[in-house]
Amino acid sequence: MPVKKEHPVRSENFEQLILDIAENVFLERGFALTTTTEIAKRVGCNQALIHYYFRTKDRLFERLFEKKFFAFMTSVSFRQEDNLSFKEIIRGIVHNHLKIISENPKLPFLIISEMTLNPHRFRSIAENIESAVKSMLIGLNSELQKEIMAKRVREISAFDLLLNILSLNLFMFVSQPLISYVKGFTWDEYINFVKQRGDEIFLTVWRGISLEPQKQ
Amino acid sequence: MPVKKEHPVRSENFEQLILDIAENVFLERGFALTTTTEIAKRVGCNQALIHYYFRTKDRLFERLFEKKFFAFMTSVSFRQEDNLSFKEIIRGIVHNHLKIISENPKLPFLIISEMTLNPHRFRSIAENIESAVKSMLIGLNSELQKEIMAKRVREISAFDLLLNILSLNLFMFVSQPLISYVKGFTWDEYINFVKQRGDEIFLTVWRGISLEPQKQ
DNA sequence: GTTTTATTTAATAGCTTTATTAATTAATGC
DNA sequence: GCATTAATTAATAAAGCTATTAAATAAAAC
Repeated sequence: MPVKKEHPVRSENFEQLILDIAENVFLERGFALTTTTEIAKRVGCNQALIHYYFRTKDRLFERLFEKKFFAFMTSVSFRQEDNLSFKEIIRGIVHNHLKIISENPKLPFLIISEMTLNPHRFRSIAENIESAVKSMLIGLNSELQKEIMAKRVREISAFDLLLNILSLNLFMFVSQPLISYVKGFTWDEYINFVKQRGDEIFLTVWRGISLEPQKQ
Repeated sequence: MPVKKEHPVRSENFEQLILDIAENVFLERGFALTTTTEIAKRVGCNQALIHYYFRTKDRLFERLFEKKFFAFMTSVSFRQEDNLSFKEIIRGIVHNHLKIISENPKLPFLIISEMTLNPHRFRSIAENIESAVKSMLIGLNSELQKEIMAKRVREISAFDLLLNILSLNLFMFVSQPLISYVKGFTWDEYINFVKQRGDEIFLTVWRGISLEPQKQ
């Protein structure tokens, strides 16, 4: 076992250590710019050891990416349970999504990046996950249709509504370097800005569909 | 001169040919995955010739990127002239921006990608362009404040309003592979979908700020 | 304790990529 | 036409990357 010898490092712990560190590197630099040499360096072991455990860079990446992609695709969720109003359901979706992505702020870039640069890999993974997203859309749509019927919400497809939420939320993360630059934000200031912006996003999404008179 | 010999290829024409082709490759694959070998192959010349004209891959990229970055940053523009209503100003901004980016659908990904992976280069370019964006924001803000004063629009910062528009518009392009996959779109179907979505985006942006009663 | 198995490393083969160099071909000036 | 300059190519050095191999070390089994 490399690096620390205090506790008996079992194979699976070490494998996990590599996975954790590799995840960070991939999130920072994407697949193409990440090298097994860099991963090994950060783990503190020989580069060959990365290949001993995962054989290829591709297999290592796919182990991580599939999990990450699933997390990304299921980051939009809503609770129908507590007989919340539709407004509160939407508020919950927006803020919950923002919170989950805030814990993985670099994930949106990685997803978009790999999706664009390696559509083949992406497609083979997407198949497994499609249904989770579609069932979420069906749930959202059934709530939405009730509201539209009751004339409390304007005509809009569940897909468009979802796109509104995803666009407004995710853009905050993929454009972080630009916004931070323009505003001169440190990382912490940026995170804080995202939090504030959550209210603004909810307001935009909700007013964008609501037919009820808005208190200004 | 390589490839076609029909017309006398002067140095500058050829330089431009390389630039045009390199632009496509960079837009498709980003800086890291683009090779001068691939560019030369598409141009139809020897790989060394790319270096003869531009010395390094980096210099070639920067020549293109600066222009592209400027186009990206100034893609949001608005005409104050024709004494349009604020609603029409916003509609114009949304649709015009969407139109310009539609002509460069791969540009948002390249910008975000390079911004994230090479913040150093990005910063050195951003400095020259910041003022253009800020003056646009000032113009928008002066119109916006008038509306807020008149209670026709709710309190919102010009920056948040701009973010709303950019988020909703640009997400359509960076998430194209995902949306096309989920919806089973061909490229043409996708472009068509973006067009339709323009109305939805304007509606969301406008209702998101307007205090006037909305016809449902 | 010795054998067997698992883990780790050093070394390196085999690619790919950028960039340079020296030689070749084409264009231009006189 | 001949000399000079520009454009183009083939060849390759240098560097970095992945993946493999063979040898060394540690752990486990008995």
